[in-house]
Amino acid sequence: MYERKIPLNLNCGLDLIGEVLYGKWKIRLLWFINAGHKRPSELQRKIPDASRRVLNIQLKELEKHELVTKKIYPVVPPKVEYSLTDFGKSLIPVISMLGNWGDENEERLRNVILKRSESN
Amino acid sequence: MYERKIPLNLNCGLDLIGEVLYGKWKIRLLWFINAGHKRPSELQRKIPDASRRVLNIQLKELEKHELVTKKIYPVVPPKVEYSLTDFGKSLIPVISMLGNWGDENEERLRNVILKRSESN
DNA sequence: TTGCATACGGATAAATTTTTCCCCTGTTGT
DNA sequence: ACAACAGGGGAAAAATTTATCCGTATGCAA
Repeated sequence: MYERKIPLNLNCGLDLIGEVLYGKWKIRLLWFINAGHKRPSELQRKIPDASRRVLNIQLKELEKHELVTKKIYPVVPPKVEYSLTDFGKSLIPVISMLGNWGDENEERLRNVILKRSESN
Repeated sequence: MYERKIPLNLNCGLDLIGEVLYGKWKIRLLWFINAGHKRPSELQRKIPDASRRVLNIQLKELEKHELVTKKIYPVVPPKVEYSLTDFGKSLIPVISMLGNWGDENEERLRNVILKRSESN
């Protein structure tokens, strides 16, 4: 694993939630797992822009942070299922709120994100 | 400015809000500006771990995204004040919710973030 | 026997973000 | 004349995250 050189800040609630939610695909992983897409291959299909590798890595972090649990079925071909823990479920309303704000302001956001600033 | 090589995803609300909120210090900038700390030097004091440079850069992005406005007073020594736009203000409840979730789960989060996984 | 589906993970490269370093503006006070 | 204050920004380095490539394993179907 990567060894941090700049120490973490964990001063306030925002730092703490940031630490578990940062990661390009984590929020989506939580979202889709909550929606019932539990198997790695399903998640990969749902999030085709992410490399399979990063999804594994980020799932492992979510597991470390106790937001999801992983269940491995001893069958062949291998079967794995992720589920949200109660802790993870408590994040769903937060994620909803983020998504809703984005949806409500979709057009405006698209505009400001895509417009080129004076310089670039 | 940096020219992206991997195209943005702007499929859903989560992508969109992510685009304007990602950036190590942006949420805090919005938060402190909302709390009345408007001048660059104040913000730097409030967020001492960020380099002055990044704060400028991220403030400029927030401005581009119409979440803050910048007012330059033609005085000497120079005075600048940032304020939230209405659009920016509409994010405050979202940010509150993030911070609250973090605060409510502070102890647990600290634990899971700092624990070392089996490997590292 | 080759190929496929399912899942895991190491090593390394590439992309992206953040930091560091240094310099610039103009006026006021010493 | 010169340092100090308040704000900006270019260039390059460092830090961090994500992607690419490859190899592991199992049992079943063609």
